Amino acid sequence: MSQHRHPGVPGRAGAVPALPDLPEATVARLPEYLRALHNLADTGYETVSSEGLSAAAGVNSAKLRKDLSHLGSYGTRGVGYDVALLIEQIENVLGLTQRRAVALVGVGNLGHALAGYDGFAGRGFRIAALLDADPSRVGEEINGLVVRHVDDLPTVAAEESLAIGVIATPAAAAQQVADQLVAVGVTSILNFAPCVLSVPEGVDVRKVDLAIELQILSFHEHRKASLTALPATGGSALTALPGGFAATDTQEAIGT
Amino acid sequence: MSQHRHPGVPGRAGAVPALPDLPEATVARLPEYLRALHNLADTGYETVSSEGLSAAAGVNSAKLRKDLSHLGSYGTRGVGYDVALLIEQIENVLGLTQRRAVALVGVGNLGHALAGYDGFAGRGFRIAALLDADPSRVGEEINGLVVRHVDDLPTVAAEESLAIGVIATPAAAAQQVADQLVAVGVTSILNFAPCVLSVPEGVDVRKVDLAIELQILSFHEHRKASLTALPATGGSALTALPGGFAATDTQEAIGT
DNA sequence: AGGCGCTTGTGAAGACGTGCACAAATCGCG
DNA sequence: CGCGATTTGTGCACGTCTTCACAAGCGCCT
Repeated sequence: MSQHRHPGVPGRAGAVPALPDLPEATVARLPEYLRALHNLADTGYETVSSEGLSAAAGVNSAKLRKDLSHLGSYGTRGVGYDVALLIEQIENVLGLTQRRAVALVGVGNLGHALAGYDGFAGRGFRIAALLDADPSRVGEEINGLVVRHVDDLPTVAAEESLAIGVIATPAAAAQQVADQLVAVGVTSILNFAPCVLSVPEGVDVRKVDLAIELQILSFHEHRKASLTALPATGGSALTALPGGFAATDTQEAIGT
Repeated sequence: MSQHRHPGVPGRAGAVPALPDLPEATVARLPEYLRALHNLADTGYETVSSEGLSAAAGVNSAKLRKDLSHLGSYGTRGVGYDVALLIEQIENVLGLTQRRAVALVGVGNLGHALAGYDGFAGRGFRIAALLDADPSRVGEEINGLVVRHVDDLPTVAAEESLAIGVIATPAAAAQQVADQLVAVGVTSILNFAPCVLSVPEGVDVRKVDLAIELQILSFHEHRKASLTALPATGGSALTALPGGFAATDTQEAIGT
């Protein structure tokens, strides 16, 4: 992500559609806000305060206000934010106005699950193609889509403009698939394979790894166990539970 | 995580097994190092330099050294790190020496895939139970395990000590399941449902959300498109590709 | 034994993210 | 019309994370 921005870049800045250059941490939270906003809209809310929205999204209210302030001033002091307007603005910034075509490579265990996931269509994405390297899987129909061979990628890419590639193959195949995706012009990859991908500059890769998440949890579990096993030396680590439950954030995410 | 550490806490410090109190960012990267180390070990490496390991894990070498220095000094200057020793130390810190029991709730599309995922057994975890609220799913056998009703959780927890709960239910059911998990003593939850969970203090929640990852990628895609549509005003955003490919990190995230 | 090249471990500086606390702005009511 | 209640937007301070650059340490070769 070597994206610099010169403080006072001259030229006709302002003619451009804003291009807000948001902090990465903010970008990572916007989808969460968006989901909370959709929930609120479905429940009939027309406006919402930063306090209310932040609670629904599980973050600090000051953080939420600062995040939203980066998109511009879409709130009204003393009132709150217009739900519909804010949804529109966030979708705008995230580029969800156009339905992006996703190519899913690897229709094994996980691939099947992803192909059946309705979160794709629900939020601005459309599975454009299912691909696999295993000839015995080619031709299979999943959720109305026929699995094609991964070597057909160029053909698929020619048929429609692929925006995002999802890799759900075994680790051994992932790098080769990534290369093929990059070769047909894909510049964003979501990698479910447990391995590091090498891609040229300008291509974004995000990784989702179940084992890593479990191991991080394991660490905290381990630490909690060590603490309770200890006599109460010093600070009250595990203080009495407060009356109400509080939404935790447990740092980002994924994220990284 | 409200974990303080008094600089010079007296008492019999040192009797305790170190309890390193690692930075969260470091913890999130350790599993990646661990995987890279296992790969190296399988390939016959006995030692590895920070440069080599960092390349395999897709991070900066200085970052890797600082991360490892938090665990103690397990490297040899002029030589590198002993692969086997480092694996042992990291597994130690992450608490992977004991095989932790995982309860998986929700055996729908995604739950099936997770139940069949071999990354569990591979790295210190064991699926102890499959649970679902749908009576028509109860009794089904997946991968050698029989699906039980989620209300049997207390019984399951009594049979063996559950360390981690994985929620793969629809969003509407997730909070209730989380409450049930917490009620039987689970203090670490991995949530695949697209919603925010409220849990008492002391319970860790990590979230994995496909739609969020896609939307983050969408943002970058959107931004790249805006940039290339622009004339070359100012900085060379998309510079010429360098000769070789470089491993990107794109933060974690999982977190990220 | 001594010197040389390589690699770790870390101090320091800077970038980034977070949260408090408050001024500015808006609405509703008397 | 003015006032108070409410809520946004943000300046500031603080903590965390990253990166550079280099001293300290280790092994090998002569």
